[in-house]
Amino acid sequence: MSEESTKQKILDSAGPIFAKNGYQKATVRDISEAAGVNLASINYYFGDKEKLYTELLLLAREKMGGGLSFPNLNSENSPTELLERFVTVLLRKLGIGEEPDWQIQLLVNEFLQPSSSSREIVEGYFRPYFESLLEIIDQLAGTGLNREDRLRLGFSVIGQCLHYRLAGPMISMLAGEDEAQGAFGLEKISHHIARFSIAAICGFNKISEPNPSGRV
Amino acid sequence: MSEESTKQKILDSAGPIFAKNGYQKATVRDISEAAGVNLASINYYFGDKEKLYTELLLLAREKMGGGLSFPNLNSENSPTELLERFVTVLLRKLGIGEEPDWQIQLLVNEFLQPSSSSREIVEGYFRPYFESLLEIIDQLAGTGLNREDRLRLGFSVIGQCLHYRLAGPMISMLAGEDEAQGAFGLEKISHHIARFSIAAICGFNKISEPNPSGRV
DNA sequence: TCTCCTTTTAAATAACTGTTTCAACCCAGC
DNA sequence: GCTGGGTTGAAACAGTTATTTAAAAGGAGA
Repeated sequence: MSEESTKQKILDSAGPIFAKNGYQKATVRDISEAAGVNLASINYYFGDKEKLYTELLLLAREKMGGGLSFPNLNSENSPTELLERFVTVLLRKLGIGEEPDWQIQLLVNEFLQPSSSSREIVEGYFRPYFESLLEIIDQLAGTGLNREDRLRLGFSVIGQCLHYRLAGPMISMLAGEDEAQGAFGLEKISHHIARFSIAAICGFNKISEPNPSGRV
Repeated sequence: MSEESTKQKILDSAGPIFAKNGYQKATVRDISEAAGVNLASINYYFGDKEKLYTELLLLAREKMGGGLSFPNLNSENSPTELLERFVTVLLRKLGIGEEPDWQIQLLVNEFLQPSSSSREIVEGYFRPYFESLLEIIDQLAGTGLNREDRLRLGFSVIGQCLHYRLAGPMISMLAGEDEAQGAFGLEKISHHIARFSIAAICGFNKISEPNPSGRV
């Protein structure tokens, strides 16, 4: 049990530290200290710092996969409901409106500075979600959606969501700290993105070119 | 002249190295070696590593500010034209569709992991652009736009644009390398984002709540 | 109690970091 | 030619890093 305990203490402490500081700035000394274990324990149980990190990445991916489930496309819900639910779930997974889990931060860091395991994460974890989003978009947009537009529509939705995770500090600065608290809670953001995207997707085919005459 | 040369060689070499590796991973030894100057020259000319970095940030901001100018809001152009032009200019500044300059990478890194000088960059450089975007949105949306919605509309446009700079690798993986080349060139992206956003903004007030009945 | 194996501990190691030192160098101005 | 300022060079410094070592401690089985 002592072995389990020590190893687990390392994992528990290392996750937040890697997430907060990144791989480089996180030191094994900080981790061992935070875990209340001896410095050598990390190498004893995990081999080296990098193996500890990859084990945490694996745990992060497992954790992210479970928990919140995306809407069932075969349900009788309307496409607009499905999209709003999709956005809400994605934002919640991204940890918007709450202190983000270290698991999410770890995966997001992998996106931004892609390493060897990024491809695996995208293929195994993110692609299924993205495909289900595209199916919702199909239902919303109706017929006549070409392949490229379909992808770009998906990225327009994803991009809005990710923005609130990635550009959080910038948003606070531009909106002001006080306003950022009120106007950018989870519900308000997800409602906004859903409304914005539904209006866009439904109106998409009506505007083949931006209309030079002004209002549409 | 030799002084100019050495200092300039340091600046030229340090920019890409900081951009690529981030502040922590970039070492003064790497920089001095790449510049072909002595290790001590960096401290001789810049005081320390951090002062070199902030000087590079300043240069990056100057470079980004000049060159492409955002549309003049007082012109006789229609709001839709203005928005498309805004998006195009922003994407070009972000270096979409070309190999990104180190200057851009440096500023983007500041967004993602804000340091002490981030606030200055946002206030001095980004806020004016953001405000002009909000004015374009005002013209597109017409009356009755509350303060919070106005901000969120702005971030929906910005978020879509930034997504192509931040999530480039993920996009390539999800869309496939071949398709990413074709479907995500500068013109196609900017045209898409403009079209998507115009449809969304113009249709925004028509959907107070996502409509449960399906198509709108 | 003795033994064997796993685990923990503290210390040492070697590599790497930013920074400093100080002698050597260059090159105008006298 | 010499002098003195600014500049360069190689080495050393002090601090931190991940990693390794070897001894100590613990704990179960005989």
